[in-house]
Amino acid sequence: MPVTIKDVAKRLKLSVTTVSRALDGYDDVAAKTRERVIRVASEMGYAPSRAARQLRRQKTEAIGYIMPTIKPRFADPFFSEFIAGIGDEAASRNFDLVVSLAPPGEEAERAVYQRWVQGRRVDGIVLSRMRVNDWRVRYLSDSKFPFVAFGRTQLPIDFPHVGVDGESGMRELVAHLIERGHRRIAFVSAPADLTLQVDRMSGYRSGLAAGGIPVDESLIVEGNLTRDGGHHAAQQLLSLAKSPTAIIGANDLTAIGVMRAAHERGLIIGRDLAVAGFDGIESAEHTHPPLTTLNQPVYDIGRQLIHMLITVIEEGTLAERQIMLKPELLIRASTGG
Amino acid sequence: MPVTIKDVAKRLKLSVTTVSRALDGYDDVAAKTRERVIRVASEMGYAPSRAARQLRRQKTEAIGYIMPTIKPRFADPFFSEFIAGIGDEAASRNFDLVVSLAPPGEEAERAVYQRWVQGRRVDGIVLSRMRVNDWRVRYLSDSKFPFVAFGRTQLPIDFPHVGVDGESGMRELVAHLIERGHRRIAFVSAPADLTLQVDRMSGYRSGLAAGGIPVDESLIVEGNLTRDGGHHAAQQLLSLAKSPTAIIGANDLTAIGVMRAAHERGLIIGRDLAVAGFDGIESAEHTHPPLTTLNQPVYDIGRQLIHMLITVIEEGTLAERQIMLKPELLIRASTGG
DNA sequence: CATATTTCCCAAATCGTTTTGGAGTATTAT
DNA sequence: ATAATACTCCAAAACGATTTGGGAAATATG
Repeated sequence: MPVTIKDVAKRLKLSVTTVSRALDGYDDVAAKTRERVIRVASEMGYAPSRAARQLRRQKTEAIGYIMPTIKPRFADPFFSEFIAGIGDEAASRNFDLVVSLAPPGEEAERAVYQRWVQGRRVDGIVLSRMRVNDWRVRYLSDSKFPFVAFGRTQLPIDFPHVGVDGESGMRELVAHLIERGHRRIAFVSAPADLTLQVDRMSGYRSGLAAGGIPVDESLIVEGNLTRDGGHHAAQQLLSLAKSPTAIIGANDLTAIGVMRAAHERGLIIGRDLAVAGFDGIESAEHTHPPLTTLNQPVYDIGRQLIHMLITVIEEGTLAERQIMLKPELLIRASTGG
Repeated sequence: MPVTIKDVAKRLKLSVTTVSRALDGYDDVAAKTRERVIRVASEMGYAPSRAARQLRRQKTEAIGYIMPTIKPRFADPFFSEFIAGIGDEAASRNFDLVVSLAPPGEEAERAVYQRWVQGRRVDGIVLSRMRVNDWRVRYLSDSKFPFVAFGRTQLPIDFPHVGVDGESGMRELVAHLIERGHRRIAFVSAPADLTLQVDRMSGYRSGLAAGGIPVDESLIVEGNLTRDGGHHAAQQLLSLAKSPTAIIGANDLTAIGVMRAAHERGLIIGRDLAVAGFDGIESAEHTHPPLTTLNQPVYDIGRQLIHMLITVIEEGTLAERQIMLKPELLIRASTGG
């Protein structure tokens, strides 16, 4: 049984009040007493009970993140980057990070959010992989629960978030490919309910338009942001009668799957086929050849989001509520660079 | 302000006791009453305060994991796999997963562990990346705090863990390379204080011995489990007068860095140089050429560990305390397969 | 009919903190 | 010397649940 504040008080022949106040740095306890308290408390290995403190203070000093992941596993390095970012920043502010996993859109997901919000499990929540019509935003906003998000929605709700301009990024990428001489540029998309899909797709389309190339719908096939999805889609694209000379993946994982399918057909990437992705995950540097991609600083965005969230939690308000970043086009050998 | 059990009781004109017991499924409340309670409680959106419940029950229904990661970021897909495993299993048992990050071995790390243990922040802790002389094991064991680990230590302390036999795995891998005709087989190691390093290194040595090949110490260079570490080490190895024909990385990330260095020198992997890793991360399937590796089922090990941990927490004891798995040698094109 | 046994409910104590509202002393000002 | 002003400290009341130990009413038993 761990040592409580009462044990410390008894040992010091002081009241728990004084011990508590000494430890919390109030100035109504004599310097000498405070010293004694601090020394003895640490000698006894005292640390306040989180539960008791939370109950009394009505806050948890914890922030929550629910990974929108499909069972039975996920493996997108995007998430490790992101968790590293939010985890580092949270830790440095002495907040705990509580994570759970739930399949997006289903009942289970709703249950976790509700448990955390109603049960006051965390002080705030971080959202990612936003959907165009995202019930999480409606729910948290209705509940007046502090939250921030990586990405936007199409709801008429104003909330703090950091976004990456997928549209302009894609436009730039398409321009790059056109400039390299490509005319048949395919796109392996993400699930249609994701905001990132809407943005990136529209960038793809407007990029083609800007280059005077009509959109060929047969060159757009749906993936699911995984390697296998990209692999699958590419097989389909590459067996087309008029197959594409360039394929863009909605994210890097997709692009890596595309590269694999191309390899299997004996195509030399960068020469026979251009491939590009979106995200800038580290392993995209190490594919063969290295993958052209649109880099987004996921780690830093994570930190930034936590910073914003803690401000909202502590101040109740936030100056700069919406931040829009431009992804950086990294041209590498996979597009013949 | 969220709805408390008192609000529910008042609305129902019942005592909080009865509401609490009805919700908790005690049989000393009339079926009809229970129904009413459940209905109204859910109508009002009541969920018990975690903090209050924790305080009273003296347990948190949360388990902790502290990623041993070097600032300012980490990117080993190993961790996403692992978190997915422990997260999924924890979620399915209705436990929360609390994560933090701390640089291994430093004061900050100790501080987090102490806060969690003394502050009764979590009911149990999962350890990974074990060190041969791991203070965490001593500390948790001394504190009689429930924990499980992925990997062993060399301390004379008995604790529940799942291990992967890195030694026999490496031996098998070395045998495979020797059989392919390699005689100059290099090893890019991990930091020396890690158990996995001791195991894998000793498998490397005994594998060579079994093949009648004397160990050439110049072919052993230290890495740090990252791509850059592998890249660096390989540059050194490949500029040796008598450079190796095969390089084994202590993990897949290292091996991927090695491949990159080889590419840069114009070597064709699988023909001019064999490369192999350890871990079986997903991106090892997608390198060019695909990477030979020793696969360990990280996701399943994570689930298994949580299962063990929750058993320890709830029953106080555990039948099968030590589990040793054999890694599976996946021979792919990077070793000329 | 009197007594035992269920059945169903509740008041109060408890978990370990923080916070509120003083209450004694000692010091300073008048 | 007295009043005013610090300094220090503390008892008791929260916070929101769960659990203990009954108690009253309804039902069963002899």
